[in-house]
Amino acid sequence: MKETVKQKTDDHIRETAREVFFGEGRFDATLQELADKAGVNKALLHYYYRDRETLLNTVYEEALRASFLNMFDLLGAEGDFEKKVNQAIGKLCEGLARYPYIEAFIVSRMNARGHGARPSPVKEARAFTRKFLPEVAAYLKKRKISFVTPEEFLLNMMALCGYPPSVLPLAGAILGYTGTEYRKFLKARQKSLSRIILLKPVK
Amino acid sequence: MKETVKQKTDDHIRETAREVFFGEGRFDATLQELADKAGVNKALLHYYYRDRETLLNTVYEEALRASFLNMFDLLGAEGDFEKKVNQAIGKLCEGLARYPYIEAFIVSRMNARGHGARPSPVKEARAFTRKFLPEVAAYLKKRKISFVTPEEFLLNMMALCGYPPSVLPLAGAILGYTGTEYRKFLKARQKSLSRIILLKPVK
DNA sequence: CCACGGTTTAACTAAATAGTTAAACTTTAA
DNA sequence: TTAAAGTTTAACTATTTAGTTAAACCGTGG
Repeated sequence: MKETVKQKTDDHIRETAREVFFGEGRFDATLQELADKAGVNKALLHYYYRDRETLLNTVYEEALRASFLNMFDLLGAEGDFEKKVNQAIGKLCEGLARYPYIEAFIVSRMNARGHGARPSPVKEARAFTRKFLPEVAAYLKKRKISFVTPEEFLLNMMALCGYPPSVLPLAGAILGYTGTEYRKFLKARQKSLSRIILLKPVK
Repeated sequence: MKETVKQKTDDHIRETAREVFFGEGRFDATLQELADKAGVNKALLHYYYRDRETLLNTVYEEALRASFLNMFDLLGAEGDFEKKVNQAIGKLCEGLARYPYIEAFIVSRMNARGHGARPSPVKEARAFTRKFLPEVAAYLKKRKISFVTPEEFLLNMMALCGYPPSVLPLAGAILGYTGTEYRKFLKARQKSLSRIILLKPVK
């Protein structure tokens, strides 16, 4: 089952789009910009994707898969709770190091005009939360922690992982880091993330 | 010093723009859409703001002030550390309840083409961190907490406050909340936020 | 009451980008 | 080797939105 030329080019186009949208946060990129970055001409973009909307929807769906459905699989699997969570944190951070703006892209699409035609992550998400949130509840109970709800736990986890990469230029400026320094800082931060998310005793 | 008609209309236009950009996350809103929502015609927008870029820059600068410089003032003031932080969390959440997408807007502008002409929050930010981060360090030392750096502390705070509102449609969908329910959930969450940010002992 | 600042109207131009087309060229695979 | 698939070129149209203009209109303070 060899990869066809068409598949390869298609991959390359989508990879470029991911890079621009999820990686650089250039949500206003034109097709021309995409074509240039891909090293092809815009006629080819139209050859592969009827129109801009189709291309955007395609990477939008990929974004949903890559960012959440993926995580749902990890957290929804069987196995030790803390271990699972740590794995998910790792995967999440890894993905976000590459594509810091992936979640912002999803949200911006959800807020863009004409949404409703596009898929929401609702169905898979509900199935996931129905399984996962009770596990969190059990974990919190065992740890005798009552000041956070399971929903908050999940949201805090998403926030602590997802926010920092997505505000790179802003947070970088505030902390006085260059882009590279900031990324390094985020990488180092992964160690402490787990403790905070899992509500480990301080000190 | 009565408010002139001009000032009033100007305020109203900017208020509308804030609502659309920071409140609804409609970053791709056209001038026509803004005019409609403001109940005026687009000629008037051009009468007040030479062009789209000028209007966007204006609200961009407002966004910087409203979201950060404001917070810097609170956290940069004298006074008990925990108290200050709690105040800042309150203010931050209050602002974000109204304008969930304000930070995303800032970042999207920073990533948009032609940035560089626009102001970054660098100067004020550096002055702030130079004062605030050592205070965090002192707090952590006093509490014998060594697994987070002051920079991480600040970033975690921003993340836990800033992320949840900014992903409303996504997180709402995942948790199965309507917009209104999600907002209520966020409001209730404020109680537990302080504990987590200040790294209070669990249980 | 009336002049001026503020606002609307509507028709217009300008610019940017999306999207199309056809022909020529190149690569791949049968 | 050759036909088909894939890609480029460049010129073109279509669409959307920005931005302009001039004339008419409205409301309020002097």
